[in-house]
Amino acid sequence: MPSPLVRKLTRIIELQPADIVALQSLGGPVRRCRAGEDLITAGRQLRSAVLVHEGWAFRHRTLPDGRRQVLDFVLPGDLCDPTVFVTPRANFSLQALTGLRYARVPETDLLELLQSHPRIGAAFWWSEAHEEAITRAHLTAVGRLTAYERVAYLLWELWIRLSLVDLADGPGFVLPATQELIADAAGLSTVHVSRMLGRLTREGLISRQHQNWRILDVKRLQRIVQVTDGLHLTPLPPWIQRRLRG
Amino acid sequence: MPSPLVRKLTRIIELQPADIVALQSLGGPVRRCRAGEDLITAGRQLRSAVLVHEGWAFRHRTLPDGRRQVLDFVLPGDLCDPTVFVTPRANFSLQALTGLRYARVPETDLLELLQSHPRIGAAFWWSEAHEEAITRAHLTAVGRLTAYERVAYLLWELWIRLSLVDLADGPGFVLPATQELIADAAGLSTVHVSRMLGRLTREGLISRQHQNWRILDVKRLQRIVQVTDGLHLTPLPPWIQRRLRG
DNA sequence: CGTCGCCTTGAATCATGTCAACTACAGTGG
DNA sequence: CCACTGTAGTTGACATGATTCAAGGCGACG
Repeated sequence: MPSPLVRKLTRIIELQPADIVALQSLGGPVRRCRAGEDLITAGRQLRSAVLVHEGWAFRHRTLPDGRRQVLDFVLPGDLCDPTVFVTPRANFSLQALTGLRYARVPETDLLELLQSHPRIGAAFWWSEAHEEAITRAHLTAVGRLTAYERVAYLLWELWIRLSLVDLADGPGFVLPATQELIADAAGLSTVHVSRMLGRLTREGLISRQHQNWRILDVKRLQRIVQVTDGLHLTPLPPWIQRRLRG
Repeated sequence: MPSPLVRKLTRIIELQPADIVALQSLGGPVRRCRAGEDLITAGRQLRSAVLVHEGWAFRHRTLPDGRRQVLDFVLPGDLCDPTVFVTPRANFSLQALTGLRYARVPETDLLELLQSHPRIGAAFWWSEAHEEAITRAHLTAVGRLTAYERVAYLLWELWIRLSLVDLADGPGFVLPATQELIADAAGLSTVHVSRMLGRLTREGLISRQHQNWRILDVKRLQRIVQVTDGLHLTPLPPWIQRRLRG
């Protein structure tokens, strides 16, 4: 059974068996941690990336006075962050949102992998680009959408991203985040998030009970969100794949 | 006289003469364009990166209904964007803010450079990481700072970034952006940006006449901004440099 | 001298935040 | 089994920060 990372990368580039082996063994022993634990701490030296096998984490920046911005959610198959080996100090924190199964990838291993497996290197470039696209969409949402639209955006983003790694069940998905976390991602207060979720529910766009959420009206939600481009996966252009094969 | 790109990269990695030659000739003929021209258009196919030699540009995402978010400013020495060769369609637009001297770098050239000059490859990874750090700081500012703080943040960011490529004159710098653009970067209305700039000026934090701006009180401004980490350049760790030399 | 783009300022309005009370529910220990 | 406790979510009343609208200033330029 392929790991979520392999599942994600095979969607965008044709990996050889050797590549898959290298990816499966990436990061050595599986570790576990509980919800709430910090995996990376802002300002601290950083010598390994974190590869999430199972569970959710999130990156955030917290200001000296306590205000917190959730930068993005780290889902199974995500590597946080492939650029470790060039950034000596973390400028964000990574915290487990649920219990986690994960692995630590030492910077040397990562660098070696990039050099010895060009297809994986390309896939990681791609992956970086994808994350940047997500962050830019997020920034646009936070900067230019209303509260109502922003909350809709976040649900949309998470639903799409979960779908990409087969973790959504059609229109339904499990969302382990509290409204406080959603608020910190959207740049809103928790109270207002509650109101906006109520409105989205009342208007028949979503439904939710406990952590089980469902998109009821994809078209209408997409129209509200507006910022929908750049989140989907597109395979690497064939000419690059050909060149990397040689 | 080294190009801004070479100047930036030599700060973080020790380049060999061959690397510098390769960088200097990157992107072929110098082109020019006028302020306001689009260099990259969202949704369109993308086959070359843009290397800015002189002048300012900015990336933005514009919503169907016209609302616009400025994602970041592209300064001399910036390459937008090194991940072209993995993203078939642009999910942002790039527009010239001033008249520009620039070059287009075809995706094949870029890929070749990355493969044949490992030091430059590493420097580009570094550069990507730096840009991501800037974007994350920007997101934090837009999501969690007040209007007053956000405007201060933007000035801070631009001043720091200009200093990194020797384009700031101590505490002074040239800022060719209109307040409308600053507003679209900060996620505010132009009117409110005007008010906040007035306040920053009145309180003795900055001064400005025409496009000449000056930071009058660095310490106090930094305290207001709060989001100040991750913008500075830190050289690549020596062990990587050593490994790349071999 | 007039026009245009950009900036500034005031007043009214609106969106979002804050505070506080209350509900629902899960966990815990009696 | 039932009170207690704590966390998460909801709702209303109110406060406030930011937007909008509208008027006017100011410099660049024809």
